Amino acid sequence: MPELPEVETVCRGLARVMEGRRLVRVEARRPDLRFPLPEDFAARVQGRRVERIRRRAKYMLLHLDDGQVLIGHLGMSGRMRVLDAAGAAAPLETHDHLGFVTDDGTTVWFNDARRFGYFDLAPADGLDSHRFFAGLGPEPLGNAFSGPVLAAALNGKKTPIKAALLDQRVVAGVGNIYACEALHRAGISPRRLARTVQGGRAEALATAVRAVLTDAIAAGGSSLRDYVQPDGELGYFQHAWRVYGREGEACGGSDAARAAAAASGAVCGAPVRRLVQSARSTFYCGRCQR
DNA sequence: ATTGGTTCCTGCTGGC
DNA sequence: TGCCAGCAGGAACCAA
Repeated sequence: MPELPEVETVCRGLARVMEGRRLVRVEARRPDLRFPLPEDFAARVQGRRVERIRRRAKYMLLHLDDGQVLIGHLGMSGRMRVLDAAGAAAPLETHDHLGFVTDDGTTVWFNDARRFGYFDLAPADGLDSHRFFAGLGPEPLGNAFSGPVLAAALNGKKTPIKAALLDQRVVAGVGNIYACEALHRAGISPRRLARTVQGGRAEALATAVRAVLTDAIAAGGSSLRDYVQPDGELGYFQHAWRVYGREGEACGGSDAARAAAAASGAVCGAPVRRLVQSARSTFYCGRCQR
């Protein structure tokens, strides 16, 4: 599932093939995505030049030359398939919903089995007030995110810290996987009340969030040749998850525990446990995380 | 104002 | 072997 690091990788890959290119053909094969496509979507995008592609939270932002921004979210199962001019005649795949053909013959398909993904068009001017972005917290990799900023956002919150990390108003773009991973690195229990994550704990958590996302982006960048896999799929890569999806496996230790283990030679080894919070799985170590 | 529950969708998995 | 219930989950939206 695409999380922030994958979206970042997808945006970089799309920038390579789409920035500066005119979209000579746009096809909307299915308008009924998570949210309905705006009226005349294809007609409003076709003929426009892509000036710049960037990411905000888990959104892809394609700035067009008429002042509009093409906003895309991959949801859970969304992919961007890139076909060069030689591969443009390749057959459609099931769930190819939106197609973009550039003026050098590259075709990009938005493919999404579950249709949790969605696209929208909005003026670049005032984009921050768009319903998707209004109220969104700071970018975890930006300068506006820090221990004190996180502590302030968590102050007074009665929800578990795991749920708070998933709240996009606290910090933008952290999903289930990286919330688990960051809490593990920071040695903080997912059940701990958010308001008790202050001072040094908030500092450690902010550092962990930043580190886990940075590591994942680096892994994606280094494991993908030109960000395009052989099948044309953009932006997925293998992760080195320490707890996520590893129920019952031995814990390798939080960052602090790992540092201590370097001296003592001992790693944690306790089994990774799973619990359900806000109707989704949390993986954690009961020994390392308090 | 917060917080928790519901909803969208379909591919995959595990149990029988 | 085949069937199907249950699960996965981002985040907007709604209800309490």
